[in-house]
Amino acid sequence: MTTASTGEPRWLSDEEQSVWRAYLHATTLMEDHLDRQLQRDAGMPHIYYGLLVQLSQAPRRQKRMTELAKDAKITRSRLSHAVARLERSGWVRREDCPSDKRGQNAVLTDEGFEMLRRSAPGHVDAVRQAMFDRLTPEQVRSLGEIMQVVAAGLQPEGTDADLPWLR
Amino acid sequence: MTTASTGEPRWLSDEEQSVWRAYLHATTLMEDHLDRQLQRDAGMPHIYYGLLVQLSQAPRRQKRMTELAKDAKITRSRLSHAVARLERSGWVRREDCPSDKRGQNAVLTDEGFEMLRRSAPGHVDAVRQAMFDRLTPEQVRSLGEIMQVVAAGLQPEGTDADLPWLR
DNA sequence: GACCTTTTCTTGAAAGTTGAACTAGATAGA
DNA sequence: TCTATCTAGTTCAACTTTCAAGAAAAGGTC
Repeated sequence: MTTASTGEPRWLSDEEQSVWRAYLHATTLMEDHLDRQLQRDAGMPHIYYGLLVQLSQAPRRQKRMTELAKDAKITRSRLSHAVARLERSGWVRREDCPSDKRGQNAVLTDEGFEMLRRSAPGHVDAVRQAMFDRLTPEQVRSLGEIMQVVAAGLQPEGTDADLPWLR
Repeated sequence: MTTASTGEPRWLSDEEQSVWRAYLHATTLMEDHLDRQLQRDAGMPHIYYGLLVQLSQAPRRQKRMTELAKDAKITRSRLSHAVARLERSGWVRREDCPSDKRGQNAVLTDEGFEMLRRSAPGHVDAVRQAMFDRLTPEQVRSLGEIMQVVAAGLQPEGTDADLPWLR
């Protein structure tokens, strides 16, 4: 169905199927968990929160739109809408980029930073409770390795390197 | 911020932060990957595909709406919309439940089953390529255990057992 | 400079999701 | 039976995401 596979499809083994189901199950519940927690405590979905975190860690608490989109792994279009919303909420401000007149910088406002400071403990708590408090140090290390491998494999990386990093 | 935490927030260690970033990164890319693959090859998002798979494995290729929602970990509302869409596409049909006049059964149509049969190999391929072909058997086993633990921890389970499984 | 291509970001419409409100049928107690 | 409550599923409005254009500036190349 994809490329160049002529023979029998290589179905998943019983164990693989079970792991795959567990993966889907866990990641779905986790995403719901975080979305609900942040919607409740910060009034925004998880992905928006992630954008603010990115900004808070950037040099002058600001980033070019494209760079932010790239780091957050979302399309520019989606980011445009998201920043518009965050701007309406007062957490982010747009500024023209001095060096490139096409460019925009998304800047975390003081209110945004303050909101982040307030909600960070609760968020860390939720993450801990859902994941790190339940895993052995051994498992945490292993999970890290596995996720690195998977992420690397899915990265648009390498050969067609000049693609816009996503589709 | 959540309940009953009086002291200092327990921030994540450097390793935990790095694992958490890798987790978010990998799961985001994976979801995008599958959504794109299935949108292309089956004309629907990953979650809709999952609904059809559930139906295909159910006794008479049908399930009560609530049960389907529960198994797929989505709200009834979302399922209503999803089934309406799948009905329009011809993959699913609704039938009144004989034993409970409030109830509806979502039934996988022959066309739906056929579509599933056609797109399954490509989907398995995508999953393999993204995950199983990159991990050692050791890692696969470990991932399974970890995801089990995380999922179990997030399950609405236990104490408030009569909650509608989600919020 | 004139021309073409690329990059940056936005927009608008369609599709999907959410949470609350709502209808109809089931259930249980007096 | 009458009433209150619960459950199944849908619907609406607000919001988010996607996809396909599109406007504006930047970067070649001649």
